[in-house]
Amino acid sequence: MKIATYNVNGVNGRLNVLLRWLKEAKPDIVCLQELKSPNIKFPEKAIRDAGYTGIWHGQKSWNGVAILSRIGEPVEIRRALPGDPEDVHSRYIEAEIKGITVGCLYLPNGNPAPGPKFDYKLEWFKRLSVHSKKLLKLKGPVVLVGDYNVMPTELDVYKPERWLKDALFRPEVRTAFKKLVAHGWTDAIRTLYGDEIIYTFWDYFRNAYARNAGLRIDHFLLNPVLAKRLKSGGVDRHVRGWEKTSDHAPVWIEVK
DNA sequence: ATGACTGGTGTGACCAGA
Repeated sequence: MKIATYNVNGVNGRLNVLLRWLKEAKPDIVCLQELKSPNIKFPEKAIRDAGYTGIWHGQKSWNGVAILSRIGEPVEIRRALPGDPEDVHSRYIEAEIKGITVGCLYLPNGNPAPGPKFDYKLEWFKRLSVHSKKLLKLKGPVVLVGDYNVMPTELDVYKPERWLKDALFRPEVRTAFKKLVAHGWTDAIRTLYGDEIIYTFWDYFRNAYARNAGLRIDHFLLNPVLAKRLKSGGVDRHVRGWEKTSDHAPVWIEVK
């Protein structure tokens, strides 16, 4: 079974890219982030015609997450991270598909840091951490996947020294990620690639893709049951080179 | 170090992204 995550950066603006990639990569389950679309404008028909059913938690202009499947309809479990009823950002959706619990997330960027946006990021991280402990109590396979907006280590950023004060790389968020993983998750891509450099994002600025000035910020965290079933994984980096493409590339894993 | 791109919104001397 192939599970993928893709920060599309506008599901309507990128629809052709998304459909082209779905057709080519044929993932069974897909988590999308940054829909930048209200629920009513989600391109349901085009995605259904491509062979996928789905659930989505949209929002006008910003954020927005979705879970798509071609192996059976996702059964929604929740569409917000618990812990803050005042939080109006659409950044989390969770479903069960064929016995697998899938949490799809879009963690806040947090810049500029320090400041209220960075505080919000750290708060969101705390809520994720609390919720993730509940997910780890489940007996079945669980994946917590999406755009974490964190480079976990220096290996995951092309020029670490330039990013030290950035909200994606500050010690607080790296620590938060490390602690989250330490609860019992497996960072699937890092586990598969060892010390190899593998990026999932390249800025639109400064010709970053051609220079391979990338970041690894899209992550798959697997619970122990699913980690044992991990076969392979990768980044469809060529998709980042397409016309009108997102600044992220799709990332995927294969599990038994 | 800075400024460079992009989608969405709606026509902004915009906002937000990472």
